[in-house]
Amino acid sequence: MSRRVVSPLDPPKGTDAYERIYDVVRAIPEGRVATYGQVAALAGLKGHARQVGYALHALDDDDVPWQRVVNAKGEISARSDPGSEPLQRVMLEDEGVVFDERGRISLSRFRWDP
DNA sequence: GGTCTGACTAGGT
DNA sequence: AACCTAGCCAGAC
Repeated sequence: MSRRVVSPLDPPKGTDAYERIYDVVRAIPEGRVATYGQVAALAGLKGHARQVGYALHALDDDDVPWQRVVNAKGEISARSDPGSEPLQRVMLEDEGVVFDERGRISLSRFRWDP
């Protein structure tokens, strides 16, 4: 698994937690989204939603559809690198995900229900 | 070890 | 529905 190393959000290289997170994200179908908390729970890391965010931040792997992970409000979370926010939106729209006028996704319509 | 930070969340106002 | 707060946890220094 390739990663980009970005302090202070470096992945814990000695654990497999991030690999489990990536596995879950890879399972999200095209055109659907999941929340950080949902991914954490499915990865066996219930309550570690922030870890999911860090894992995705550290990610540098085209295999992982990171754009399908959004926050509990159905919006794209702000991050240290603001450039990827509009990119995420475009990628999701290309998959058929619809944003409302406030830039939010209807989780009742697009949330992945595994 | 204490402190600070961050792609988070749930609950109260 | 928007805003605020406390709780959360692993890493870096």
